[in-house]
Amino acid sequence: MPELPEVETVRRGVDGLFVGDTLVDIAVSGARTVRRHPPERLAELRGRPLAGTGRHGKYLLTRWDGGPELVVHLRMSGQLLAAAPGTGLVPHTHAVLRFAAAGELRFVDPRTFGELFLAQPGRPELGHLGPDALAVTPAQLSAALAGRRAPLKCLLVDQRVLAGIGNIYADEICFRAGLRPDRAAGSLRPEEVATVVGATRAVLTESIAARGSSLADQQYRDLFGALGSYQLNHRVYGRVGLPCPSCGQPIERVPIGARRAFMCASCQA
DNA sequence: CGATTATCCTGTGCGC
DNA sequence: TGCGCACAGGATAATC
Repeated sequence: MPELPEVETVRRGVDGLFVGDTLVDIAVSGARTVRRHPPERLAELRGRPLAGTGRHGKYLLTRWDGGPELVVHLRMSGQLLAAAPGTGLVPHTHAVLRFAAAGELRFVDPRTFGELFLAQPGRPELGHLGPDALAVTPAQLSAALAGRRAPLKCLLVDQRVLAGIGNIYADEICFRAGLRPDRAAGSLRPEEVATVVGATRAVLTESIAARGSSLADQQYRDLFGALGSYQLNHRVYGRVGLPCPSCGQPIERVPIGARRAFMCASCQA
């Protein structure tokens, strides 16, 4: 669920509510939430003020005065929620960060694919990621797609190529760029690659302004439990059989590898 | 390289 | 109403 716009919306919430506040306690339950290192290491953050936040792709970064970075990845079903201390924990709450003034920041994740970890200096754990999708340049994307026969969509969701795009936004970006998701990535002309970069910026920026996409299950919510609204602007994702907003032809769902993509066959070439 | 499959989990929505 | 099954935003590894 959470792709770049959703993670960015959550990051802004964390930034506004908790930066400058001091972490009093951090408690983790369950073996899977912190699995890259001993969970006890999180105690290194106790007593430290939150200095700032960052994001690379779908990874949310938190920086602490004099301490290591705490990285959060929501994967499929993770949520970060602000809560008043002592209020009831919703099911699948796996971590609670209690701050001195602003209350608690809670990590909730039914499917437990998400994780928290302290990054090593220089963040080698994120070294495999390509450039952030909001910052990528046409030259970078051209170089990454050159010679590749894989479908464009497969590379757009490959975090080593471009960090931050998932299933929803890949389809929306391909539609916005007027390109079929199953086009061989290496067959794009330079101006088409530039169009993809422009479509990526446009779609992601618009979605961030709408506070992300919440699908039918309403799993994605921001820090305050509010839903995003960009799903109302999806042109193709989830709209199989409905008329294309551009030409009126029905949206199709086509197989791409093991997954599927939503697209308009008459608008995307 | 690429494509295919499996895996980690829970929740839901559907068909019967 | 209840049951079983397919499927879901992600990432990664293994295999051919």
